[in-house]
Amino acid sequence: MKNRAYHHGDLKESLVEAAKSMITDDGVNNFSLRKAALAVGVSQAALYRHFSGKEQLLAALACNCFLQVGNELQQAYEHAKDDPREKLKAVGLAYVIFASDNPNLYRLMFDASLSDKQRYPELTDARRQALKWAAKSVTPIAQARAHADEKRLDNTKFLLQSSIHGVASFVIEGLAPNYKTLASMIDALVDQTLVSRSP
Amino acid sequence: MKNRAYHHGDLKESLVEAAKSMITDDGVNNFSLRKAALAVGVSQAALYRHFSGKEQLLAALACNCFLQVGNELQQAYEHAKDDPREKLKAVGLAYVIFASDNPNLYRLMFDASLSDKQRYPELTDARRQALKWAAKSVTPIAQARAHADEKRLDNTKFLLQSSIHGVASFVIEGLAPNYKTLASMIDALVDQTLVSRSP
DNA sequence: GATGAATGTTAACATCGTTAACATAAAGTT
DNA sequence: AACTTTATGTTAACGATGTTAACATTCATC
Repeated sequence: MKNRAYHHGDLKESLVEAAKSMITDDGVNNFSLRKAALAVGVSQAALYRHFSGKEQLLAALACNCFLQVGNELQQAYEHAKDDPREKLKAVGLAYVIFASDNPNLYRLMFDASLSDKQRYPELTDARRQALKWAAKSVTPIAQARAHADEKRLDNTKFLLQSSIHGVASFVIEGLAPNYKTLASMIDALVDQTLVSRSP
Repeated sequence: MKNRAYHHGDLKESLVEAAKSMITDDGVNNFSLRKAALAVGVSQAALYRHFSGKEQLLAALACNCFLQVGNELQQAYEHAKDDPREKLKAVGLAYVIFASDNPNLYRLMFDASLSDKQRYPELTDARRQALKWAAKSVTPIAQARAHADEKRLDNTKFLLQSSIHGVASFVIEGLAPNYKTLASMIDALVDQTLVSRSP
């Protein structure tokens, strides 16, 4: 049996989880490496054996969050009825619900708390994996409009996805009007704004 | 003539401008009060005569930025052809151009740690003033869909505005596909996504 | 068991936001 | 003009933070 008094055993993941909990509660601005180390029961300098610095720890946390979001979007996608508009509604709702439930994590993931995203390719990759489901849910709607124009398809998919992202962003900033439920808001977004009828 | 060796004369505004320049270049994470004080040629503690702390200085800067954005949106609105869709395209483009030209300021303005309404009511006000033009440009399009349903009008306006916001956010995060110009992207957004045809 | 790599600790450093105590300029009062 | 008050700026310090260097302990491998 290992002596866990000195060697922690799973410090890297523990630090990420501690940071996740702390940032969920208090935001990234009130997060500090020292508090995280204290929470995990380790000295201030221990984390430098696993991360090159604060930014890389935050990047790892963002990866973790994108993994979570990816799973939630996937579940929403797969559990929705087999109808393009229903899929889009389900995924969009899951997206906004995550933001609404975890605004501080959402900001970490998309805001530039980690300035040089180019320096963290695994972060870019995790994001792409997560947004894959958003892309999937948006594709049939976009295809209906792009008419086999490959370039235009990409553009339309981008516009649909960023619309959902913007709604989530405004919701957590308190800029949304009072909807009865987030679901009714997403329904309206999809039915009245994103899914245009044929001209 | 005033002795400007001791009394600066316009320290408050100078600090905001210095912060604006520094954050524009290096982002809010690399900004420090001490560097700002140095840049303005004043001691570290001088700014506490004008701001209660760092947050309030950043809030004042965000106000300044919202003022700028408001002016740019207004100009775009007023210079556009007198057609709802053209107005919307012009304002949306101005919105995205500002974000694209000043990503670090854009993030500061919409970062929730500063949008704490209770603590900075003047910031909420500045934002509303700025977004007034976005709301204005969006209203006719939304009206065409809401059919005099007041509640639905607010909702539609919100969805249209947040779509533009989301596009701007994704653009500065490098998530947009390659458009020839931002203008062509906004044109596509408005023509293909936001302005739905009659069913 | 010896040895090197991995992992953790302690102590220090520079920077930062903030405050207290003090200094000077400007404005108001007589 | 002299005095007082208010506004504004300085110096010096405090505690917190990210980071690094030097040292200690455990693990893995021969």
